[in-house]
Amino acid sequence: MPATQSLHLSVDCVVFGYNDSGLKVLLINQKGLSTSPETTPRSQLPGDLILMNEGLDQAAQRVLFELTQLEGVYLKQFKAFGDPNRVKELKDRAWLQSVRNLPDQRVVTVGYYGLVSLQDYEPRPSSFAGGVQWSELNEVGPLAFDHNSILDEAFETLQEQLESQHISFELLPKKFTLTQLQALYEIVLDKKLDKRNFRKNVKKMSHVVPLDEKQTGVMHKPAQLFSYEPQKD
Amino acid sequence: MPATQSLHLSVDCVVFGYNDSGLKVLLINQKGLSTSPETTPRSQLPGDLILMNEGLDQAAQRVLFELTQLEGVYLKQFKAFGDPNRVKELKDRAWLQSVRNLPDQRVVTVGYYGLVSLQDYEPRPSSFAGGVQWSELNEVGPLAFDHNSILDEAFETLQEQLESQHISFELLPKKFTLTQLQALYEIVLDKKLDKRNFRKNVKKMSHVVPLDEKQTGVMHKPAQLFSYEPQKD
DNA sequence: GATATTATTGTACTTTTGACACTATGCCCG
DNA sequence: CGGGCATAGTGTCAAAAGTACAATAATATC
Repeated sequence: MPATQSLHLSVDCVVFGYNDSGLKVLLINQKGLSTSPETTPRSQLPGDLILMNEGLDQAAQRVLFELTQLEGVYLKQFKAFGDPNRVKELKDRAWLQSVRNLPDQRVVTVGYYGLVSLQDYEPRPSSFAGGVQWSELNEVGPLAFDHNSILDEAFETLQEQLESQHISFELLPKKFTLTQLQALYEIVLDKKLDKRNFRKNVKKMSHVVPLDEKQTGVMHKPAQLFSYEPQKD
Repeated sequence: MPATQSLHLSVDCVVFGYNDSGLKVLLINQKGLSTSPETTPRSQLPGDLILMNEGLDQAAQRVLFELTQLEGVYLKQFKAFGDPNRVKELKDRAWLQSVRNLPDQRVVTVGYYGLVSLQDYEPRPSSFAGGVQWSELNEVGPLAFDHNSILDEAFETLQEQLESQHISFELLPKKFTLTQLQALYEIVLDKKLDKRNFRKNVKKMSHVVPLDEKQTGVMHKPAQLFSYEPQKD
C-alpha cells in the first residue's frame, strides 16, 4: 500500500494589463522579513492554495481578488506546474515559513493567465498587503519559486491564442480604436503589421463592430471607436 | 488561519491509438466488485495518484505503464480538472472505497493525452489487472468520474494540435504511406481531404521524408513509404 | 487660415488554397 | 503470360488570401 499522498495545490495568476504605454504583468511583493541576506523579499505572481470546496477557476478568481482587489477578470487555465522541488529552493523558504502551516509541503500549482485593460480597470497598486504593482513585461526581475517560468509560459500561451481566441479585446477598453487594436497585436506578437492590411482583416471580423462614436480629447483627427460583440460569429 | 488543505492529486491519461481500422482510446476496467446494482464496474481512463517525489509528466508515464504496460508513449499535459465534486458521485464510491485509503478525499487530476501507433505498439489488451481495452472512439460508454469529459476535451485538444504540432506521426508506424497519413487526418479532423492537395502540402513539409522503400504485402501497386524526421524544420 | 498630427482608404502583385480526372504500377488469377 | 483489379501517383486553372505600398481627409492648435 503506497504512503498516503500529502501535497498542496495552489493557483497562480499571470495577469497581463495593457494600455497605450505597453503590456504589463501584475506582481505582488512578499511582505517584509528582509532579515537575512538571501531571503530579501521578492516579487511573485498572485497565487495561493485553493480551498477545499472550490473549483480551480473559482479559486483563481478568489485568490486574485483577495490579493489584488481585481474582480471579474478574464482568467484562463493554461498549465499545471508540478516539479517536486518547485518550492524547495533556499531563496523561498523564509517566506513560506512565514505564511504556511506546512512550509515544507510539496505544492503543485495550476497556472492561469488573465487579461485586463489598464484603462477600464484603473490600477490601484500597493493598495494591499505587501504591495501590488504593474511591472513592465521585460523589466521583471527574479521572482519567487518558478514564477519566472510560469510567466514565460503564460506569455507564450497568450501569443499563441491571441488571434484564434478573440481575447485581444479583454486587454482593451470597451471602446477602442483600430490603431489601439493594432498596437496591441504588434506588442503581443512582437512584429510590425501593415496598417491597411490589418484594417482589411478587421473588417472581416463580424465581432468587431463600429460604434456611432469617435475618439475625444485628442489633438488630431479623432478615430472611429469600435467594440467587441461576442455573440456574433 | 485557514484550515489545512487536504486533497489528492492524480494524473489521467487519454491514450489514443490508431491503425487502419480507426482511432481508439485506451480504457481499463475497474476490478470486480459488482455486488450492488448501481455500482457495476465501469471503464475508466488509466490514471492514479501521483507519488510524492515525482513530477507530473513522470507520474503520467509511470501510471500508464503500471496500468497498461505501455512504455515510452508520447504524452502531453492538456488540462487540470478540479471540480470539487468530480469523484463524489454515488456511482464511483464503491470503486474508490476498494482502492483508496481516503476514498472521500477530493481529487484534482491533471489530464494528459497520449498517442500511439497500434501497429508498432502491438496492443496487449486485458494483460493486466482488471483488463485493458482499446475502445472505438464513438463507442465509449459511460466512464467513471468525469472521464467522459476528460476524454472529450482531450480529443478536442488533439484536433486543435494535430496540424500545428507535428504529432500525427506519433499515431502512425515509423514507416507510413501518404494514404495512411491522409486517412489519419481525415479521421481526426473529421473531414474529407483532397488527395492531390494533401500530397502537395506534405511535399512542403521538410520533416516528412521519402524512404528508399515501398509498401509490401498489398495486392496492388505498393506505395512509397515515408518517415518523420523531427530534427529538420 | 496655416500647420501639425493621426485617420482613413485602394490597387497591383504574389502566394496559397481549392476543385477536379486521368494515367501508372504491381499483384492476382485464369 | 495477358487481362483485370485495386490503389498510387500526378498537374492545371480559378478563386481567395496575403503582401507591399502612398496619398488624401479630418480635427485641434496656434
